[in-house]
Amino acid sequence: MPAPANPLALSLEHFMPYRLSVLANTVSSALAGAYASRFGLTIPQWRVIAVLARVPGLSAADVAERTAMDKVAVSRAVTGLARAGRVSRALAASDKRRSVLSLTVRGQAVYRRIVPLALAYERRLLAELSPAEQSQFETLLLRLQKRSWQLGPAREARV
Amino acid sequence: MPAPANPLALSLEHFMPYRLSVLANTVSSALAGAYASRFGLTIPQWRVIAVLARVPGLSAADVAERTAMDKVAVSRAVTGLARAGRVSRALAASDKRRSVLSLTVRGQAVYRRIVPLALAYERRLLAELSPAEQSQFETLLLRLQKRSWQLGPAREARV
DNA sequence: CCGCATTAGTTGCAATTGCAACTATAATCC
DNA sequence: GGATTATAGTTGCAATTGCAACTAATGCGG
Repeated sequence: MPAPANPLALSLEHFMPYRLSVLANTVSSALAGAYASRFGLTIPQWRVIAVLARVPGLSAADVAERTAMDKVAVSRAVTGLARAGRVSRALAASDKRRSVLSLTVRGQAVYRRIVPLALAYERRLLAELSPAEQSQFETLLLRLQKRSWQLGPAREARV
Repeated sequence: MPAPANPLALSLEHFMPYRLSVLANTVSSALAGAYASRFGLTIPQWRVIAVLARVPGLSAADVAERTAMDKVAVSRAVTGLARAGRVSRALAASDKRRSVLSLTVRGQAVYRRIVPLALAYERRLLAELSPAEQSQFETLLLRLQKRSWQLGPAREARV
């Protein structure tokens, strides 16, 4: 391994944004691999289902907010789910622009079949950590989440 | 907020894979926003540069391994970088299939200009945590990374 | 009320990505 | 040493995604 000779060292392996990205990717695609093939669901679709299972009647914009997806992604996910008969789409009486989304019985069935898979995977992942470490990790993660949100786009250090 | 009435509760906000994905995404796109516009770099290209800056002379496969990207992504990133005169590409004498990649002077210049931006962003993100918490977080993250790698694709719980 | 700005959601198009097929070189086995 | 198998990297094609433009419905100021 040749010695690096740079004034400012940045090694990818220790760069937090990179590490987060790799872990999130590994985890997401492991999970997606499980339910994509089994249920014909994409990640956005799975997210929509997960949200609607707990809070039926949301609008597309509500779903977008809760899933951190953009409205286009939600629109397409919902279209696919509706076509498969997994969500129902109606117009709100009070505001005919808004849609009112809910899981159909079939959608609920899919949800009930995926949840155990998802939770089992999460459980096996977190089994790496002791309960104390888990809650520690969750706390730190939450704080970083808030912070990253405050920071917004990386600005110039000062120019 | 309607009360959820599901046997197995899975709320997205508390689902670790989801939270990891959201954080990683926020962070990555904040950073990408900074160097994409300023330097015309994609995330894969930035990763290639970061690796080659520290270890010149790697092959494309080496880069793929170190960046957790697949070989196609590396190939295209390198093509773009080579066209922009930021990396040089040669064939290894001993094995004419392998390429020997290095940053050109211009590539090094780009690297030196991005590093401070990237490190500054990371510093501001991690400033949320005390030094002790930072190292705690890094340790836990590393363990989860290993674990997720061992787990591989999410298998059926047992069927 | 009537125009003007806003908001919800969809669609089109261009860029990105992922996977499989392909080319070229190298290693292996008989 | 010649056929077979494996490896490095590229390319083509199809699917995903992101952004901007668009439609439809609502709200608001005069």
